[in-house]
Amino acid sequence: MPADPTPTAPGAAPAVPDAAAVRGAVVAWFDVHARDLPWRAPDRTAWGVLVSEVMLQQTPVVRVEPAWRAWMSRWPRPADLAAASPADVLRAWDRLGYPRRALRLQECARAVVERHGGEVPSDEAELLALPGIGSYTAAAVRAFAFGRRSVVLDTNVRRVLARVVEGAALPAPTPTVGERAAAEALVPPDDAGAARWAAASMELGALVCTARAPRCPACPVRDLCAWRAAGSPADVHAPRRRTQAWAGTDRQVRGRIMALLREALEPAPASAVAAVWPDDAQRERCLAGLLADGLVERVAVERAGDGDDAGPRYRLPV
DNA sequence: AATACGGGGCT
DNA sequence: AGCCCAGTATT
Repeated sequence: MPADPTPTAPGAAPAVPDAAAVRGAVVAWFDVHARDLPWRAPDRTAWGVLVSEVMLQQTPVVRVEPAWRAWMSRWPRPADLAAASPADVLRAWDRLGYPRRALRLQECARAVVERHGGEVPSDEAELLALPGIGSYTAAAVRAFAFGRRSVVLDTNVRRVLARVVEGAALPAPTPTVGERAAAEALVPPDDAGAARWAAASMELGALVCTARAPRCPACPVRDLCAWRAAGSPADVHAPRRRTQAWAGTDRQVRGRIMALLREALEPAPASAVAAVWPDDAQRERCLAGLLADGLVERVAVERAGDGDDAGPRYRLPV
């Protein structure tokens, strides 16, 4: 006999078989298996948590960890980052990817200084209003930096819920209203419990309930999992759009130009930029995009006819 | 709802 | 070669 006889409204998200059992098992597992990450250390700051969350937007933990340590050592407080040169910020960001995040993180630091006296706010709406902070990061900072209740729904949690609750191999490409309601229903009512659940459910998705080869035998909720009960069926969603090949894309070209300018000691002449990509039209398009994004700066030409390198020069924004 | 946006490691 | 990674902003 089912443990939960509560009737489900038509169209509502499927009820969790036993929310308390799921939460208890996952949190207990987390108490034993949580990774020892620096942004979880007792001496972490709210700013450190925010920095880690921005770095972790689409960049794996293993690559973020050393970058985060160096970054926090150099710019421990929002005011420190706010006062830095964007060029230094972009160089420190190095190859974490999506360098616009670095620019936004600095804008965020400046906004924290100007709007909040240099202290990271704990209010969700105020967090959401900061540059580079979206719904996930706002919820994560609230939970992990301030221990407050929030619905943290990242790719890991979405996958765990898709499997345990819905019995699907993978979540839908974009979150649905019902999915958010199901996530909300699983979050404990109290601040401490909710924050613990957020960290634990994310960790389970990262270490056990992984996208590729889930380690179901090691899972604390293997006997409560709807997906496993159904025989671990394959993904039912339409095949993802064929991912754009990396070679030859604007993203690759932009990345090469940024790599060139990160390493350049002086503003680079157009000939140096041309050397990183042969297709003139594509290179110019990408350069224009980087200028528009504020990732690259054009330096005024001081004198004409200065040999082969006459013409505009480019550098990271000062 | 779709797209653009880095970069690297794994299968 | 394709997939995945603690997403966000813009169209």
